[in-house]
Amino acid sequence: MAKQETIRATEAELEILNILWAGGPATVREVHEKLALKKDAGYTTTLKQMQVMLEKELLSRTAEGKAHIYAAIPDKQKTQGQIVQRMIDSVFSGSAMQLVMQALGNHKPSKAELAMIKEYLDKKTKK
Amino acid sequence: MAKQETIRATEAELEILNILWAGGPATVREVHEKLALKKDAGYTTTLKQMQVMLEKELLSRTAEGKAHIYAAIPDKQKTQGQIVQRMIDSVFSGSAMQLVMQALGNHKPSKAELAMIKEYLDKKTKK
DNA sequence: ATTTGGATACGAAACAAATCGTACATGGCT
DNA sequence: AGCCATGTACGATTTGTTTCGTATCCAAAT
Repeated sequence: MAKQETIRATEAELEILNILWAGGPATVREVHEKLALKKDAGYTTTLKQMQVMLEKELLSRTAEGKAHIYAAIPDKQKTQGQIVQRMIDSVFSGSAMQLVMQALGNHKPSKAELAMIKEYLDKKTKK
Repeated sequence: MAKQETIRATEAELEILNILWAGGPATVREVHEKLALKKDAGYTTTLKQMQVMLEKELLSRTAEGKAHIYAAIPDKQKTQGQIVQRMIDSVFSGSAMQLVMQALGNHKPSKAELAMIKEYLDKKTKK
């Protein structure tokens, strides 16, 4: 199995990755506009951020006229998995279950959601 | 209801909080020794860390002879909840279920763990 | 009284992340 | 050609975190 790169995205970088994961490749301006809905920073800040991410190989880009189009490189699932793992280690002393309990307890899941999890667990325990 | 302070513990701070949550109030030396099992840093580093945390009101302390005994101020459950919430917002676009699934899918929980979660869900759905 | 071991206090350096100002490039109008 | 709008490049600053060296304090043993 290929060696698993450890992705070290900061919170701000994660926000950008999320936008690209959700909407597909985009220009800096597009990303910046979506970002501006949640937080408030200058355009060049977002630009710089994305340039740094390019450097770190979190993003790739292609030229399109005078602008650049950026795309997320890391896989969404895999990245989320790593972050969850890191949180489990550092916040829950290695117990994934505690994290799950915390998330469930906090969030008051709907009946449908609970059913979904149960079904998932059933499948898993049967195997 | 009192306004909920947003606790902003860094990763290193969290490690210390975890030790204090697990073992109760302790001296710098005690904390440092437990910390040293996992990572490797000087004593004064841990000391300074804890002093900063005192400053930030993450820790309190009382004098005991010539040493100080430190205790965690923030509540464990609440803090964990906030961190999980932040992760749900920033990494999972607000979906707690996605986080749960990710954690379960990733971690291959043991039978005992699965049983425990199921029991928890049962209790929850019955109510 | 002096030494010594274990403790705290404090400041500064080494890093890292985020923000932004300013300069420069380029395509499209006029 | 010259101007303007919209881009990118890049350096510098600010802010926060982590690490650690050195000074100092104090109680107990000698």
